[in-house]
Amino acid sequence: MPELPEVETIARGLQRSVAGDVIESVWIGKKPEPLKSPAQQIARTLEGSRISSVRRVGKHLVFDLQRTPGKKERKQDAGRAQWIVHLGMTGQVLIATPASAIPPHTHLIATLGSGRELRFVDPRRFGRLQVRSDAGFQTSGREPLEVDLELFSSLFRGRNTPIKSALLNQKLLAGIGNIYADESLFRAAIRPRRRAASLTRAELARLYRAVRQVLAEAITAGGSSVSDYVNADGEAGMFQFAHRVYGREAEPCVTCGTPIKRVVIAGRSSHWCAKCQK
DNA sequence: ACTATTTCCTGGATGC
DNA sequence: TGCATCCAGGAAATAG
Repeated sequence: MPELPEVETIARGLQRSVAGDVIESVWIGKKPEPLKSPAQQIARTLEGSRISSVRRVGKHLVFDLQRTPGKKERKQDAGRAQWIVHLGMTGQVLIATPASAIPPHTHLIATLGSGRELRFVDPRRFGRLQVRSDAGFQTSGREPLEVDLELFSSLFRGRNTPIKSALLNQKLLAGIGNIYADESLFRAAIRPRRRAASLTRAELARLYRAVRQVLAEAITAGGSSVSDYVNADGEAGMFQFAHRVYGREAEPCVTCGTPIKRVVIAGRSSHWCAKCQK
C-alpha cells in the first residue's frame, strides 16, 4: 500500500530517471478508467510536455510539466502544468522499455523522448489520475515531516475521534496510511482507540517523534512491500521486515512478548500491544 | 461542524 | 478440485 514513504521512494526514482525527458505520446485504456480528469484532457496535457520534476505531495505523485506557453494563460503559469497520480491501493508507475510485456490492468502508457515508457498499472483501480493547467496542486493536510510539534499538536485539539482515525485523516496530516499509523502509535506507546483530544502534551510529543522517526526510517528502507508495492524500477522495499505491529496479529510483541492484538477502527484493522500501549 | 459508515474494486486466501 | 465467500484499505460519498 503506497503511503508517504513508498510514494517518496517512487518520486525520487522518477526524478532521477525521467526528469528532463519529454512525453511524446500517450495511450489511455478504454474501460471505466481511474481518472479524475477526462482522458482527452490528460492526453492533451501530457503530450509534448517536458517533465521538469517529479515529487511527492502527501500520497500523491506530482509531475511538474513545462509546455509551449499558450496565449490565454496567466503569466506565472505560462506553459506550466501538472500531472497528479494517486496510487490508491495497488497503483504502480513503472519505467519500462517498449519491448517489455505490458502487464494486465495497464491504464496509461506515456512514450518518452528517450525511447522509454512510463506506465500506470492498477489492478483494483483505486488510483486516480488528474491534470492541471497550472502549478498549483496542494493538499489541505500538512506534511508530517515539515510541521513542528506545536502545529502537530494543534491538529488533534478538540477532536473526539480515535487517534488512529485522526492519523489517517488526510485533511490533518497528508501521507500517513494504515501501516505507519499503527507503527507510530506503537512507538509512541499510545492505544489506537484513545480519543485524539485526550492525549497529554507528553504523549503528543512522543507521537510527533514516533511519526517522524517511522517515516524517515521507512524512506531509508525504500518503503514497505506488503502487497503490490514496488518502486519505479520495479524493486520491492525492505521496511516490511521492520514492522513491529502491522500485520503481526497474535505474534509476540517485540518489547514484552504479549501477543499483538488486532481490532477494527473506522473500518481499518489496527494492530497494537495491550501491555505496551496505554 | 464533526464523526461514523458505506462504497468502490479485484487478486489471493480460505472454507466446504 | 472447484466454486463461493471473505478480506485487504484510501478516500469520496452518504448517513447520522
